[in-house]
Amino acid sequence: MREDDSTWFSKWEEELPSPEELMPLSQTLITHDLAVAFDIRNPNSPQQPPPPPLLPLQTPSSQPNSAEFDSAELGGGGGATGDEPARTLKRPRLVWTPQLHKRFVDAVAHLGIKNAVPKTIMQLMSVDGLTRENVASHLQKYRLYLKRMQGLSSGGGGAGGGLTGGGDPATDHLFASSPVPAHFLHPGRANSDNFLPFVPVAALQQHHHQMAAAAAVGHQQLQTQYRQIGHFGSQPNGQFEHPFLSRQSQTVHHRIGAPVNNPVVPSSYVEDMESATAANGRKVLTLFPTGDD
DNA sequence: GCCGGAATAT
DNA sequence: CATATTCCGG
Repeated sequence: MREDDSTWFSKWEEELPSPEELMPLSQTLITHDLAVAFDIRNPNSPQQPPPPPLLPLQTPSSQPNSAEFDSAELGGGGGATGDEPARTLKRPRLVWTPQLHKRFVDAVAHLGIKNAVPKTIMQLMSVDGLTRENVASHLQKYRLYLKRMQGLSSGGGGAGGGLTGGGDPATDHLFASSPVPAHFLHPGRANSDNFLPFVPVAALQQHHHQMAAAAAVGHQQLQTQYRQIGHFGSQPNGQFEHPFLSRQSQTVHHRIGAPVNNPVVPSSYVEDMESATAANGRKVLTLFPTGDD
């Protein structure tokens, strides 16, 4: 399904720089839809809408090479401009991208199973727009995954390796892409590395969040864009994000018919993860809020 | 009432 | 199948 035609980006380019949409990143990150829904797209309205639901998640591209972008469904050529009232505001489905998941895992890892509860995780992740529900749901699945793995690979410890021991089918998908800390698999077991010295959960402040998140993630290759998979039908209106940061792409697409290299990504997410667990290089526990991946 | 966790729904 | 939403204890 990643077979994007080349049409999309043509269109994309055209619709891309929407002045109005681009600008209002002044302070409140409000999604286009939200704004529309609130009918507050008129510069005349001095009124500042409450910043409740915003969903600027960080969904970096898989690789620096492959340029992919959000599939923002415009008005379908019809009314790009808002029209869909859709009073019923709904957040777009959260797309647990490998990166996001990694943050999740990191958070859980550094929290310890005990403290790894949705709220805490959510806070630690510092991903704005992330809700407790999101995390809870994901956590649920994650636990399931862990459980599964425990039973299957006992000593194998699919953790470190990218490919989990037992040769897990696609079942792991996303999960397999993140290094699972061993301690997870067996709570009361080998404690080769059960160190959780700090976990200053006390830092549960919710003060500098979006900024922190942005900063943390925005360190590396932050491509603030998330794409909503073409699931038309479900969502009355396409939800886009707004470029709350410079969305500069590499502009590497030379698909003018020069298939030099660049094997089109098979599809889906790439399972690229560099294991820093090098031979002699001792892997430093990845700090939690690192946008490293 | 809030929160966490599983169950259920989309 | 992946998330979301609902339901049920604490």
